[in-house]
Amino acid sequence: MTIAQVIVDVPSLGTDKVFDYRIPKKWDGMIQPGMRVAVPFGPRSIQGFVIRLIDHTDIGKIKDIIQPLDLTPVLNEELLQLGDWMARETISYKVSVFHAMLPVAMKAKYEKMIRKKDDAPLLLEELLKNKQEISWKEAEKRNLLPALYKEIQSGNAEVIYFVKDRARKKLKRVVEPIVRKDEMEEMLQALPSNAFNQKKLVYHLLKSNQGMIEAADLAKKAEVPASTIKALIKKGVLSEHMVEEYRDPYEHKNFERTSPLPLTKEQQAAMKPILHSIEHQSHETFLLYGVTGSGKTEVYLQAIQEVIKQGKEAIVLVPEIALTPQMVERFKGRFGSDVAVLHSRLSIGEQYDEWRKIQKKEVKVVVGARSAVFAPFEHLGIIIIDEEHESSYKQEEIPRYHAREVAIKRGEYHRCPVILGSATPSLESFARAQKGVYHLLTLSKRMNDRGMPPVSVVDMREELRGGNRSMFSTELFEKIKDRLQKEEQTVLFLNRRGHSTFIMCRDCGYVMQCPHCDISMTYHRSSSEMKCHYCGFQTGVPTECPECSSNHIRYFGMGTQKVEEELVKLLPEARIVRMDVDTTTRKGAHERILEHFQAGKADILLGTQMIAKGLDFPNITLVGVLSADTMLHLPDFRAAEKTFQLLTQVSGRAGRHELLGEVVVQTYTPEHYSIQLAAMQDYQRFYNEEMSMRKIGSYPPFYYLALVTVIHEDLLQAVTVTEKISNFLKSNVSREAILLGPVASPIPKINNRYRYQCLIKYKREPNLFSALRKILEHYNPQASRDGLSITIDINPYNMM
DNA sequence: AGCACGCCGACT
DNA sequence: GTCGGCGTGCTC
Repeated sequence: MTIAQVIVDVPSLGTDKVFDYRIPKKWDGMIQPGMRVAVPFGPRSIQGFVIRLIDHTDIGKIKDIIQPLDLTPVLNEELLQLGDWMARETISYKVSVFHAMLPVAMKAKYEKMIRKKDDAPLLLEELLKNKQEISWKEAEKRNLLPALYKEIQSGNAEVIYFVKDRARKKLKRVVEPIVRKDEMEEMLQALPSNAFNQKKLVYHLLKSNQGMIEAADLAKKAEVPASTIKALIKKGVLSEHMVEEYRDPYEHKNFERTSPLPLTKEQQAAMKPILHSIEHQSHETFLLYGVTGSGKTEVYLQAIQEVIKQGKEAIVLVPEIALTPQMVERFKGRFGSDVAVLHSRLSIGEQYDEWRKIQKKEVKVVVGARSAVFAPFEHLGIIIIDEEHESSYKQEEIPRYHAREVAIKRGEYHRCPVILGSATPSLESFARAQKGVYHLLTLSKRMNDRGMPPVSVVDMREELRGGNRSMFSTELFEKIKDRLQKEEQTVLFLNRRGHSTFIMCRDCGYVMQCPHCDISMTYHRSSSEMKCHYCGFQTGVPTECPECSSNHIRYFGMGTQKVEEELVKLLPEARIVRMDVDTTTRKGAHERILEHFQAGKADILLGTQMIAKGLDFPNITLVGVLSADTMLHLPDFRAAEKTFQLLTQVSGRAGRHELLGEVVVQTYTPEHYSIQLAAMQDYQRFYNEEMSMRKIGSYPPFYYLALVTVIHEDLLQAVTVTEKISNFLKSNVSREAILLGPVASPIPKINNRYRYQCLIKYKREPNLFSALRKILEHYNPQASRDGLSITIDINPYNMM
């Protein structure tokens, strides 16, 4: 007897373990580890992942697997193992981890039906309108449930549960001639003279030597209606069947093939150890630290080429917002149809198809966002993480994994190199490189031998003192006007969307807050409404102060919308495009805006985060950062690092080609080292400064972090539970660990629920993870009963 | 997570 | 007496 050990699709503490199921005879030998199966679970049937086959179990009551949901495993041995490790490291459930590894299309949907029994009486017939069954949802909608309940109880009907697989393959209808040519010739003669279209089609088949073709295409080519094709199928001239088709998101794009470029001395020096690692099949993590424009991508491309030559595969991770067509083009241009692309802007079906190309070994390279690190390659030869410092590599939902750590784990398994590339490496990575954990490779020169553009830092306090109350300093404004005149392009960067961040009464200082969250509400001009960005609450814009009835209400803090308005007012002749979440939600909007700008149809590109990456247009000669400090004052120990990285990146947008570029940075804190050193493009000094700050604060990379957040609608409950957790942890970690808390979370209330935190800073704590699991177990009853929620984030990036 | 089971109060 | 509210515990 073969037994399958199954991880069941129920993300909860009590079910985070294997369940044993008998494999029915008819599936014997077909069901393998890594496959999805449908299994009975209590009264329901649900999806599960087979993780192991065994031939004996001590479990008394054991049920049969209903059926397999895959023909071949969707998780291989490596990924199953990786899942174990990830669940441990991130303190999450195995199912959650498995789902994170697979395209969403593989997450099952469940459906409940009520089915009539054969000998059921007439009343039920009416309820079901002569049908055998009805979906639970519809019965609910039509208010039939009470009546049907009775029928179920009296045994006239039963509830059945379905596992619905969402992984739909797209099919297309193809036809193929199945008779010899001479037979067709004969037929041409024999057809009645009024069968004009059939003759035309047979003639076309003969002449074009037609092989297999999509039915619709054939009709078009032969210029006959679809019915003619049907007629010939009936007559046995053509055979018809359905074949699987891939949804290709880049179907109508042609990618120009490129060949390897000659490498600079520095690039060659960087290539050497990478090639060594590839050839000797030894795992090593490289930190490729190269200034913007130093040609990191060419190093990636040539390393991948070597990997392909060895018959192996490559994964390239790119931050989600950097996955533009230009980026894809660079890889498709070099490796053509050997490339699959994976990111969240593809439809569920497209994601599934790209994933299947990988699984079926039809591609050698995958370029994708975070989750592409799980690409099911079996002979990985290299993993590349571009812009490795990007925080989007950390998943903010369960399982809270970091793609960098997963990549290194996979690199160890496959004994292949992992390359982390950045112009502004994360402190964690650079520190590891300094310690020799990673192998540091440096590209210090830009390929075009052009220095970085000069950066001038403008003190906005001075501007204010000088009487300039606008959001543009005199220097920046003059420079924008100058570019307009020269017909060169300007990029303006502001890391805040919307219109105004908050509104305040000038008489009494009242600031409008969300009634459900501890956060000020944001004014949205387009909908003319106040919105809470955390719970979605909306309300009208007050015309007078609710506290003192004054009508002196002022809008504070500027967003991209407001800047756009100002620009239109000040420079009516300028053509402006705005790019932020609000203007790029529609599919393809992102590309359209960039193409528009690239074609020179706009003078000024105004945007948030998303314009900081990848823009490489020759006519950009001015970059303005409107407010460098928006990020700097966030309650986040990485604030300085993020500011430095962003400023460096944005500056890199200017003067990448023949024309010289310059950068203007506006700030209220020009003396801050992250702004000063970003202006000087001095990463090394920034690293040293920031490292000493981190050391003083006992933050990464000197300490690891674990963040426990307790959420409850009752403030007192939230505090006491956090306190108990803190005390429990204190007695379970060594003296070297530092415990902070309980403290209120940076946003103490969201959606009427209070948030308290406990932060653990530690170096080596072998017992910490098991202690954290114990906490979850202990509070599990209260969590399901009382709305208490406890989240654990190992190495958090978002402290909120 | 969902679902059944079982116990208690409120009403036909 | 029965309906339905929710607290409790289990799912191979």
